[in-house]
Amino acid sequence: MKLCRNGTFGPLARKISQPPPEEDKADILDAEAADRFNQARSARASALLEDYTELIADLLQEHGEARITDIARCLGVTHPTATKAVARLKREGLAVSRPYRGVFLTDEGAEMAERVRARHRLVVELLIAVGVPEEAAEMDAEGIEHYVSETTLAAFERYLKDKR
Amino acid sequence: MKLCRNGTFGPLARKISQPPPEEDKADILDAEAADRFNQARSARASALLEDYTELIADLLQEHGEARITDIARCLGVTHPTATKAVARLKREGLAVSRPYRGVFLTDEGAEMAERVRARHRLVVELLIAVGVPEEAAEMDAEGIEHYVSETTLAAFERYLKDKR
DNA sequence: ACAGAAATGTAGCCTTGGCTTCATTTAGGG
DNA sequence: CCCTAAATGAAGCCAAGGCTACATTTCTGT
Repeated sequence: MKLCRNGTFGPLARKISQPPPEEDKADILDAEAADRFNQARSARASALLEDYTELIADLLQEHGEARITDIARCLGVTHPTATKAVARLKREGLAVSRPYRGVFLTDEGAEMAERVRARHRLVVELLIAVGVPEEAAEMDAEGIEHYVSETTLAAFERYLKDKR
Repeated sequence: MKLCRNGTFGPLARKISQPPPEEDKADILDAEAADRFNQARSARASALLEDYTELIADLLQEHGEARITDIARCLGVTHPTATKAVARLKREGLAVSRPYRGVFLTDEGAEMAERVRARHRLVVELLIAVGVPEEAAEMDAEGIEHYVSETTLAAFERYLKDKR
């Protein structure tokens, strides 16, 4: 987690008149820490969307259609939950659907699905490359993939290329 | 994401009377997929608790106390949000606190913090070891760490040891 | 062709984790 | 010693993402 905050010291020393530079430094560190968490939070927010998009793409590719029931079963949720999520996908312009007709992806949605899929593959490959058993790699990648930045992704790619 | 479901095929062929073995296989695959997602979901649920616990441990260690305001600032949230989270920590038996007095960890909480901290370090180290720039490693680890299983963690450890 | 089963939709409830706003307590400086 | 600023607490709002229960539509098999 790393450091964070240095200034205030309990009920006995709030806002000690320290050398201001010190305090600035602390604030910067705080800001950095907060930044990391905010980053993680926003990644968490898109995680669900990404999962749904990727799954819908898979279903479309394999079966030519993506039905609410199948989506729900694959994700291990009830169908109303899947319905709500799809509604959100539609709101965000990632998917389209008509009542009782299954779900399709917009261009934007398909693009996201492709990105997500590539990222997923890369994460799994890297995990396996460093010695994680395949099963665990698949399992953990499902959670990890949403938090891997472009920078890290690029590093993974380099690593895998060099290793081959 | 891998496969999932094979049975039903659109409005024209629901629950086709296929060879039951086929269907069983599909159900098992669905179950596996759903399992991965459920795993990820439950990890997501504990992620916040872990973040708070780890941060509180850090603050206690560095300053001898963990105050709501500091916690909130470090996590980049408002203080009522931190208060609520701490309430949840208390409910779960991870922390204790008295009004206006700052937060402390129970034995259980301290133990979790230690585990989380070790895991965090390991994840950062591994990322760096495969070539991720330190800054990105720190950033991404904050999200990734919550989804790394024991199995994967062990693999990371082996990898790092071998590499040294 | 139609009845029953399966899929989908809708409504409403719960918890989490954000937020703002306002009240209260504490601590420190004059 | 008290008065103000900072920290904390409490209440209430919102969206997301679960769920159950019930209504409606679509398919399928006889």
